[in-house]
Amino acid sequence: MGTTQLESVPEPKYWHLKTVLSDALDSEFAVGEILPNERELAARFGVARATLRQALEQLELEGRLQRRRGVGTTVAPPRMGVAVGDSEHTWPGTTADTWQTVDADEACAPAAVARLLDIDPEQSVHIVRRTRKTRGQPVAAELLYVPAASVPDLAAIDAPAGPARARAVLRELQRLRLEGRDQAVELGSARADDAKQLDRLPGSPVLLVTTRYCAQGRTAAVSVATYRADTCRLTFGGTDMQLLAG
Amino acid sequence: MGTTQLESVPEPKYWHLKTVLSDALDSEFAVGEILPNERELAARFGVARATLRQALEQLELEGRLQRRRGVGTTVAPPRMGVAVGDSEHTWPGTTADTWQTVDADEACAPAAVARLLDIDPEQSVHIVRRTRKTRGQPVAAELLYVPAASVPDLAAIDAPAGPARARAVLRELQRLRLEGRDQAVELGSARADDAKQLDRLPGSPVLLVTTRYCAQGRTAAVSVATYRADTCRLTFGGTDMQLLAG
DNA sequence: CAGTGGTCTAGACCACATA
DNA sequence: ATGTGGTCTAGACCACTGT
Repeated sequence: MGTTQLESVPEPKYWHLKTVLSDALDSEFAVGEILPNERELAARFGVARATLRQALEQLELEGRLQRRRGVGTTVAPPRMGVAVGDSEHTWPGTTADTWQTVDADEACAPAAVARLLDIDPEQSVHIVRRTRKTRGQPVAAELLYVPAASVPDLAAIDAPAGPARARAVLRELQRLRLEGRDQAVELGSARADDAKQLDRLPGSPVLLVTTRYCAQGRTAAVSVATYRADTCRLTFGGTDMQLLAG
Repeated sequence: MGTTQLESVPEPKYWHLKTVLSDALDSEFAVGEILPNERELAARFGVARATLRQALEQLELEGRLQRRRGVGTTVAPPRMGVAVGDSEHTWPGTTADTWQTVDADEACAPAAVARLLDIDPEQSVHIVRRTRKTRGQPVAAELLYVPAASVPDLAAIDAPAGPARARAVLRELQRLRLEGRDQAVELGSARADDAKQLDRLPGSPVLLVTTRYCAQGRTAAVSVATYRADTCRLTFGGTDMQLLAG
């Protein structure tokens, strides 16, 4: 008897669930609206809560949902376009409108950063912390690594570690002529301290943007910026960003 | 009695597990080496398999591990640097070294793409499929959307839908003078068909790169490329990419 | 075939936010 | 105090890959 292949490729439940929920979000929910809680949704779809959660996690990863412990699950607004690759030739600190300097101190750079800076991993560098906000929401936390050699005129202790020191480092850095810049984007998970600044749980998916600033034929500074992957779409270059930056 | 705060912030098990495993990967394992299976690892650390899996998932997200069903979990090599934002002024198809044209047909573009192209969502466009390989490994799957208006000299059916048609569309596109380009990067999850091309499971985290090509004051084409987030670090611009592209 | 990772269940308890 | 999402368990079965 010719058995026709039924369900030869059974789709996982959570995958099917995800598409069902996704369609429902498009048609039946408004941005900001809160969904029924997980236990009720699981019951309504006849699956275990863990399975339902697997679907919700995917939708959150795609920026469709926002979940907050103790509060609930809400429909997320479309991702914000965040300019990252514009103004090819500016030092950090030049465009202060979106970035906010937090503080600075001196410590060793991580091995990967030391390699980019081409310095001894044991050597301590200036580390400037900054935060980026867009429309009131924190979107990125940045660590800017500046070797002492890049800011020779900075009196070592002319300001105590803190905001004043941070501004001094940025000011000195801007006296160099910027010769070029390159960037890389990769997926990461938020470290505990970054997570706190971004108002997310540790381990949340983030986009890591590594920027290398070149001057005097050397790498003068390296920045590692941690962007919330759920709420941000990083935009690069171009003359006219209106459409993508919406 | 002054109770000193012990464990006032109990770290989740999977988080602690992740750091332990991460350190072990650095010190005790070589790239490509296979780890003990999940059941044994869970037993060894005294946790449920689900908890162990949560730690492994994070490490895979960060590109430290590679897991394949039926095979096992192996230590992943460092991420590949994949140039995405170089050659600011080239049409797709010009640099054929890494991209491989698959085929083409005609269909409606997704709503988001139609908006970028500034065309009626019902209008059908050319869709060219391409694949990108680096060091033998598939790293990206691309859909290139080209409205008929951008390639007016293309005889509609001068080639049947397929590779020949794809090459014809690219050839015609390159006759236009490219005036600019902008790009955006965001996190997504692999659609079923992309997942197959990328040799991953559906839903795997991917980096979506949306490129808008401008010519004659209009958006002449839009490309949506799906990059494997686990194996790729996307690199942008700059004069000298050696260090970051390693 | 045996062994692997992937999916799913039905429960339990915890941390957090809010009223 | 209540209700939310986050963590964790101990099992089960499935899909896939190799031999």
